[in-house]
Amino acid sequence: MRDDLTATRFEPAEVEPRISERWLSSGLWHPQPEGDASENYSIAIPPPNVTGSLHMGHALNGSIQDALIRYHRMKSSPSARTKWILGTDHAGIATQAKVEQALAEQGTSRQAIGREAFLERVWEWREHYGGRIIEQFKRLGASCDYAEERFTLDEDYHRAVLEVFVALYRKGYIYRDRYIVNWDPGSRSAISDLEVEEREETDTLYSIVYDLQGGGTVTIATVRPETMLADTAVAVNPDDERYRELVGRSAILPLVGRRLPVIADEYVKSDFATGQLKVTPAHDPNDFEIGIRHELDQISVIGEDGRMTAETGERFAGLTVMQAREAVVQALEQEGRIVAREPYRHSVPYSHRSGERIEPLISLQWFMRMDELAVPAIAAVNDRSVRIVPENHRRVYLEWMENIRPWCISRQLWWGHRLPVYYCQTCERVHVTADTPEGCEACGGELRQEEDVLDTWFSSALWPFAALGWPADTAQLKAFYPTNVLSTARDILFLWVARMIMMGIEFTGRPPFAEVYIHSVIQAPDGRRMSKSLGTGIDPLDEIAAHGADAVRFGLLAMSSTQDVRYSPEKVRQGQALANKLFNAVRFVLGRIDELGLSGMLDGPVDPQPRTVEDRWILSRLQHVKADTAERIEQYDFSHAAFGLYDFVFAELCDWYLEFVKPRLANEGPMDSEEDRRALSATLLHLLRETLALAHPVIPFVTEELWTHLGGQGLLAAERYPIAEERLIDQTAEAQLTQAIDAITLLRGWRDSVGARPGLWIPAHINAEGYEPAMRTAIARLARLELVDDAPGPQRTAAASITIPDGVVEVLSEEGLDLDGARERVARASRKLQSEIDRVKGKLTNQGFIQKAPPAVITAEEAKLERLQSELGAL
RNA sequence: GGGCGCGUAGCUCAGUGGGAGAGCGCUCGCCUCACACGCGAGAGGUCGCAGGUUCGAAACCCGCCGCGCCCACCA
Repeated sequence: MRDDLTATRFEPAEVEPRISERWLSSGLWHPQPEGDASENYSIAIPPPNVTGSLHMGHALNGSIQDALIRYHRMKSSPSARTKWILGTDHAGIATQAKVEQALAEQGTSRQAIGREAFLERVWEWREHYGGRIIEQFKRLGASCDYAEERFTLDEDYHRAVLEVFVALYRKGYIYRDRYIVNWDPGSRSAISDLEVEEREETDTLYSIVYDLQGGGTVTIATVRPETMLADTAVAVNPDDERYRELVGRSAILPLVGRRLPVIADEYVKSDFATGQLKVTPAHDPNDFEIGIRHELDQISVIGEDGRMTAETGERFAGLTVMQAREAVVQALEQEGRIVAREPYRHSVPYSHRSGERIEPLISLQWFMRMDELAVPAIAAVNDRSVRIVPENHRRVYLEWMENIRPWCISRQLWWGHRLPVYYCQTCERVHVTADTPEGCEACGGELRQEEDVLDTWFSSALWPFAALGWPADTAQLKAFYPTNVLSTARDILFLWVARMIMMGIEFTGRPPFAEVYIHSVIQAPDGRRMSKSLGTGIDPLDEIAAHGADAVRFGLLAMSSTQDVRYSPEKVRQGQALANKLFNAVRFVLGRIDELGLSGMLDGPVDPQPRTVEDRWILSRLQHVKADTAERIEQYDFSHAAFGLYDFVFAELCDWYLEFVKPRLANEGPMDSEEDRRALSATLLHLLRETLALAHPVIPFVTEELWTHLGGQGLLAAERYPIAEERLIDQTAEAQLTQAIDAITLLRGWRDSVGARPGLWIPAHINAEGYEPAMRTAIARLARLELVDDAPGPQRTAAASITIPDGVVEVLSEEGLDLDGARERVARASRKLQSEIDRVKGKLTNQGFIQKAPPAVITAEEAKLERLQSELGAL
């Protein structure tokens, strides 16, 4: 036996780096851009944040995508190319925040060092830490095209972003506007609606009395008293008879003294509080809309730093919003204007980026109208040219797309794609162009570029084609665009997936992928969200170190489903056990082939040569698992694909088949000619090679390693393996083996019940003509029976008899057996049989059943009754 | 407020019209010449509750209870 197969366990830590090295140096992951996309297979990875490190979501999606990529690479025709498009995302806010934090620790800030120096620092930072997550993907075994790594801020990519911006601007989709936006005081930038997270909170709802000019009062309710300083109206519902005569009059804003018109607007709910509403257009999205309808002034009192502005006077200026709230309440109280306060539960917007509370502010920003782009993107999903799997996400997508709103695309950051917009300092003309202009076209005046950068998702939306070199008409684009599938979690369905579909159709005329697979979100084992801050995170790299990459990949695929799932360490251990089992099965078979002096067979191809029923059976079972695995992978049912492999290897291959053939391998059976041994060795080698190839997409490392031991010349990963072929099922063999397995299991159970020591060979006669002689021998051996050829005659009676399917085993000696122990077992078995018989009888005497059930079902029940009764009789 | 989904063995989950399953855990027995990260044999479930459809329901329909997620501008 080879030296490296003397260990009894598969050692991932020793094997994985070696195999990784072979894969990476093979060039296999880096296909030449040949052929066209209809024959080739490609996946664009969701580009991880350049600052990030591998978390469970990456590990799961990496396992999924790699299983798909490896599966298709192996099953495709020799001329087809398979490519997993790789890259990282510059992740504007996240990356900038990290570098700003580093600067703060050094006692400086981006403002202090300036834009240019700051960007240099970010690039340095990226050089230093940016490659980490890519290295982590390698450890997972992900067969990405590492030779073509992209970055969403690369020069080429930047060019694509500019072209898209300019084109959309010229179409009139992109425009600049003063509008109320979600202002994130944490990152000092506007953010999009999708980056806002609502949290339920309990605040105080204050009721505040405003005087009316000419006498009388109104009472408004608010959870944000500080914003009253920016009130520019009081509103009531036009149908509210109570207040009809108030409309057109004026209220006096307390503390400020401003005159506020009382207006009528449908937005106001008469049944909420008093039905009188303060209107603050500059600090509330709804009030903003009311303000537009009634041409109200927009007075801002909160600045971009989240503090009260100078206009609020020395009493409030500079206070944080929360401080201002207290101060305003106190001031109002002194005037006796607060007439009620009650706890109030409502949702409060927070920034998904910085975690800080959103301040709705009026701000000059760039927006993108989405409704025109949405039309073909809706159609693509409706007509299934983009298929969303599982289907129930279709509606979610469609509903969002049908109600799509303008997207605020500008960010007040420095790290990102700076808008290709140039303002003339002389004539105020605005130039939008992908090529940096020299001066103003109209007046030759000096130009200043827009300070803002684009939302990171704007550039990510171009990923599948920009990563392949668009707008240039590259060979990569021809070969790999559109991609086949996009695999992702559902949290970025709108943020990213929907926008990719829109941009892909707009700029390439085709959706960027044919299918979208939405995978599970993995939660902590206790059901909470996996997060570092909660301390619930599990690091996939720790898991890989402890159990091996194959185990983690198997485990993640096994636990994945169409819902969220809890992380299940047991499934990872199952994967580890599978790798180990394969390792030992190969070790065992190679050892025997070696002992038989047949090691030479490893050097060439082998065809299976079934000689016995069990040979035909295992080859038939292999057909099942091959077809099932292919079907499951193609349907994104990774869990069943993984478990199917596990069950085949453990139960069918190892527990049964290898146990069946052991005597033949040990030269003990009747099949002991040279030719028989060669045939069996060929069958075993074929079986193992097929099994390795089949399991490779799920557990690539161990299968690649063992492939070499089994004589594989090149890489298993490079093998063309037509997985999905027609099923060649041997029903006769399957029926015979099912019967034999049932018989052995029954006999072992009986042994256990009579307290037979495992080492005891019990003399017995198998009285079952339906079984082939060789099969009777095998049954006897696996049940530890010493076969006695002559049946017990009249002069010799059996000590016990055990019913097996289609026969009886007669035990000829009670030595070492406690036959009383079998009684309870028999009693239990007959109770069970009797209750089943009763149930089937009940069915068959039910007139409704007889008259309405399909005849086939009735026949089956009748046959079952007969079988049960004969089994009971035999007991 | 709207939508989606879940509730099956102690745990994590599969099963979606005709015999309740897997892994782990548990019990008993085995270092049986590949594997003790192993092998053999077992125990364990009113399939959330209540109704309905059906000859037949864990599965299909209605309601309820519990849990999760997404979307949504009512101070």
